[in-house]
Amino acid sequence: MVAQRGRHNGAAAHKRTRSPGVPDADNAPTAELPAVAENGSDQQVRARSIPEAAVARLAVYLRVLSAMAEQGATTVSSEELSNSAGVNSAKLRKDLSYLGSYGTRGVGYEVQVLVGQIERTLGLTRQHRVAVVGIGNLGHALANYGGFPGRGFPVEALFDIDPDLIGVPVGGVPVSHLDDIRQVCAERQISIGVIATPPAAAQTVCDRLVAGGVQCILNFAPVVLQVPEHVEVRKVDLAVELQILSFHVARRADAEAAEGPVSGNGAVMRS
Amino acid sequence: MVAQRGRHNGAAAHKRTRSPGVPDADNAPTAELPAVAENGSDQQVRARSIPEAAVARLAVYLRVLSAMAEQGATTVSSEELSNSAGVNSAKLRKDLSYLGSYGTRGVGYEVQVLVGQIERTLGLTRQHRVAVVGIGNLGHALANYGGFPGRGFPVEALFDIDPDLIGVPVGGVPVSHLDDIRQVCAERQISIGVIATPPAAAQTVCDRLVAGGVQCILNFAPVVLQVPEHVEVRKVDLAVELQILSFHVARRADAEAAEGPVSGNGAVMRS
DNA sequence: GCCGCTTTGTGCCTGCGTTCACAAATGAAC
DNA sequence: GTTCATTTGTGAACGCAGGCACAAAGCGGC
Repeated sequence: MVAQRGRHNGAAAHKRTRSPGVPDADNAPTAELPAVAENGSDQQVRARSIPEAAVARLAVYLRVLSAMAEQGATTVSSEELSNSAGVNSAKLRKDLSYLGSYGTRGVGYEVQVLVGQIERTLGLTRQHRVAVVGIGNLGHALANYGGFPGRGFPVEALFDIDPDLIGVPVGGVPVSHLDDIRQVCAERQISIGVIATPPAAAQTVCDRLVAGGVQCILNFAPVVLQVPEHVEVRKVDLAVELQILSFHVARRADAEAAEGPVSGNGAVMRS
Repeated sequence: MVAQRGRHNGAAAHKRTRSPGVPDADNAPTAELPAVAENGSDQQVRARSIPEAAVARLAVYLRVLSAMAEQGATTVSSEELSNSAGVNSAKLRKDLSYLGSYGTRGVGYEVQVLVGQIERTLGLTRQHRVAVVGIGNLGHALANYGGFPGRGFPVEALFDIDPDLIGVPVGGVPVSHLDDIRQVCAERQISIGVIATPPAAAQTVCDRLVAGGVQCILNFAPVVLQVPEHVEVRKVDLAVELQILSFHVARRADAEAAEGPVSGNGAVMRS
């Protein structure tokens, strides 16, 4: 291998497609499914695996498909669906192929079938009880989000440390004390914990959630959480998002300044 | 450069480190800077292009470094910093190398220098005025976030369609009407728009923000926005995040069921 | 001043995700 | 039944990003 990588045609042409914003996933540890491969132990299995990035997109497809179903559509082509979801159609087909072969060549996909398969794959056929910790501005908003967007994520527990809040119902669920996280989560079989506390409290809260049997954590606090191997963490960081945008503003401004202040044009014009 | 790199292979080892949750970025279009290599107007831009994923991590490093600086640290090693940020030390060094060479071999990095360089690169030396559209639960929370986490992102405008809200100050800024987005944004030189409206309104709001000169959009509404080439969009989608977590719960449950019901309990529990 | 220790900066390799392009499959037309 | 138009499913290529391991570069001790 190696050796001269001859030029393949194209040189690509840089599509510059504006990636419209699939939230994307982590660096894709490629989450695997079952396993089967009779291997021995914990060493990650081969088996079929769905890249995390694809999982994120599946969720988007699901939303688009649900909307289409409501409008009475019964079938869609990959072209159609990929346009609505803002991705390339080949990527979409590959993503769907992770679910199995549910399309009909020459025709497209049946909307209902696809919805069902995606829901099954994403585990949306079960309920996932959610706890929100930290009933400040954000936590309040999350608790009121109304059973959480879409189906299947009922908020079953709220926690805060403020004595004035304890017992007060928010969005129909009374607030419990931070100290009771472990017990309450275990009792109510919480599977997803949402951390909306100040950064200083986040790690402690996280530890308690884990102790209470929570398997997945959605973290809004700007800290890097330490968790045991078997717990899944996703992070939503407002400051980071803004700073990334800031970077793009700056980049663009620099580019403009370099390439010709004002529309005057003037020189340089590199590249 | 140079000769014979013997076999440093090692070739494997697969650490399988649990990526703890850098929010990560999109599929990294690797934003590039112009160039202007020579002609050092000042000490500016390195011309190099920084992968978007690296930009996201730089923001995390910045936070960690700020915390360290507050505690009086003056230097850090890549090992130290990478631990706190939850990444591999080699990756960290590579990320920092995009900024230029600001470390001292055998010693480490000067905290203050690093903070300064990251801030400069991320464009945090300028102010980025923010507008929040949709003052519901979430928008309210965002508006109250107190000038937004960290420095440099003052909320300068709020918008909603509810007549009862117009004129009411939230977090110190009075709410304007949706119809005035274009004008107000232009007047106040808003550079970042945050969309926290119901999905149905999001595209219209987005169009108005763009018309008002907004260059970057942070979208909390669960829709794929269509924007012109020059506008940058980042999406935060709660439903998607939850569904990804749901997927992991399901995956784990399946794996467990398949691989052998751990610790006694033989029921398979096929849903 | 030399040596050895520490830590950075980076070339190289590997693997993953995206994309292209095409064969296979299907339905419709005749 | 055969042919044609469509659209899926996927093998292969490509490029980026992550990670390892090492050379280069300072610092401190002797």
